[in-house]
Amino acid sequence: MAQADKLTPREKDFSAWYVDLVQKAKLADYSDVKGCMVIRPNGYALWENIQRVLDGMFKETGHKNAYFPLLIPESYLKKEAEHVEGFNPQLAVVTHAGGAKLEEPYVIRPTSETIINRSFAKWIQSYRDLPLLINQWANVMRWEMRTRLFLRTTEFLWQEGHTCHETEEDAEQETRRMLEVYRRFAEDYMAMPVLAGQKSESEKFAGAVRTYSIEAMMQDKKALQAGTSHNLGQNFARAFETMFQGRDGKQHFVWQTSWGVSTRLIGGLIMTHSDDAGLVVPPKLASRHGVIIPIGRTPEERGPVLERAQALATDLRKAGLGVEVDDDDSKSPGWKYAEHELIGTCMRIELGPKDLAQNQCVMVRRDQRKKESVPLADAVATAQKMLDQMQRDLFAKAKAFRDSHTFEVNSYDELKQRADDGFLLAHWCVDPKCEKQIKDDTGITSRNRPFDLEQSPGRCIVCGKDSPGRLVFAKAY
RNA sequence: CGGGGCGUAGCGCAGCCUGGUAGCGCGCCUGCCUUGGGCGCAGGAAGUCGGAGGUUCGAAUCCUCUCGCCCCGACCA
Repeated sequence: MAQADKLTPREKDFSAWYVDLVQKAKLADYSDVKGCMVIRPNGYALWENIQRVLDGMFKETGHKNAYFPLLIPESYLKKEAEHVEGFNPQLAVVTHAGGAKLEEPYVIRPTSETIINRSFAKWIQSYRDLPLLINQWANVMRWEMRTRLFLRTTEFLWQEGHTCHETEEDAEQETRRMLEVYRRFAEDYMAMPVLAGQKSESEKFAGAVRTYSIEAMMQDKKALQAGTSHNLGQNFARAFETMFQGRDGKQHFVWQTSWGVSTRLIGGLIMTHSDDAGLVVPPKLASRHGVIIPIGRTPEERGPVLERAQALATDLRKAGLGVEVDDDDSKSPGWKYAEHELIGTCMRIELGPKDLAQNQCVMVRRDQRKKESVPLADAVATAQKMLDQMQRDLFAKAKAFRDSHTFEVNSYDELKQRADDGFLLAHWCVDPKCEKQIKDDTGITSRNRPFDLEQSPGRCIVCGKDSPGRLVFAKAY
């Protein structure tokens, strides 16, 4: 039975490992609805922590939460040409309600630019109403051919920020500001290093002028788009006549942005840090920081051990850590070790009669799994130190992995050869045709043009024409 | 939509070819015993065999239709 609960090793089959982990760590289940998943308490707790932190960041940047309808009149979507073209194949449409065919079908929102603009157009009259900074936490639906738990499901949870500005510059600044919030969140909380940069024309959001993204590398060297931020220009403003009277007394269209991250982040979290024993969660996003596993053969041994364990748990909780005592005596300590490694408890504390005799306990960090004896008097301080260090180590490890799998490639042959090696930095002439050819030939796509990459002109890797700089190319989720 | 796979107890599967009392492992419940890396023993509960139709004395098994899900491709956060 020990074998039965083990995950498929990453080396053997990364995607089987991922599916095993998601289900066995009780993060999510398949549901009876095609393409839709059930997010279980363990998985939802991660989402709640992500929400809590991000929501705080949005409040700090002055955004306010609101909620708009799930159903959008079909005609709204059609108002912005590129937008409807981009989303049409992915729409679920409600045609009947109340026992009758609807006059006009509703689409289930794939994103909310259109219906939100309907409101914005009513709310905004003057430049004094700007900037308008709104965020919505919601579910959206995009019909997918192929689904993958957390990474791509037909229904998913996300936040979508929508803002209106007086000038083009303000909108651009907002787009970049929120991308930076995402970058900070990914790196500081998820311990997931990302490349922030600009998407190519063909990879940008349907209806945007410019799209920026943060891109992370998973342990299988594939890229995950972890967040996007769009400068919408006046595209939606024109379609919905979202206008304001400017300082010059004339009517102007507002300049807009939108930006979002989704439950996909949970998939990124898993594929960045977890191992063959199970889930690894960065302490800053964990609810379950520690578990104390009491050990004892007889009631005489167990009594004092349990008492000490409870006292220790109380101390750790006072220090702000999520800590439980696993006192279920129908399970052996070994079983509990394996179980807590599987579900991603950040650290475990073993406490038995031998430890009590020496006034110590044994602490084990989830990411390293090395036993360390710690005097009980230092337990709280040591636990905090270990968790801090774990947070830093996870980021450093992920960054080292990404950096050692990032390469400059200078010929098309080299790019083809290295297609599975990770992030490839290559010159590209900005012609979508060359980008398309790379995709058709190798299956890899352009991720973004990283801001932090020092750029110098060169020659397009496909056609040899002038290139303004390098893009990151990679196989992507 | 093309190719492949699978629907039998909560989960994982066997049984189907060659029709005849629906099984195994894990989990679950009860009791005992154990506890420093997924303990052991005994007893127990639990199944419209995805659905519909057909063949047959008799169908999980054979035939027809159908529904669903998963994997691989085209599309995508």
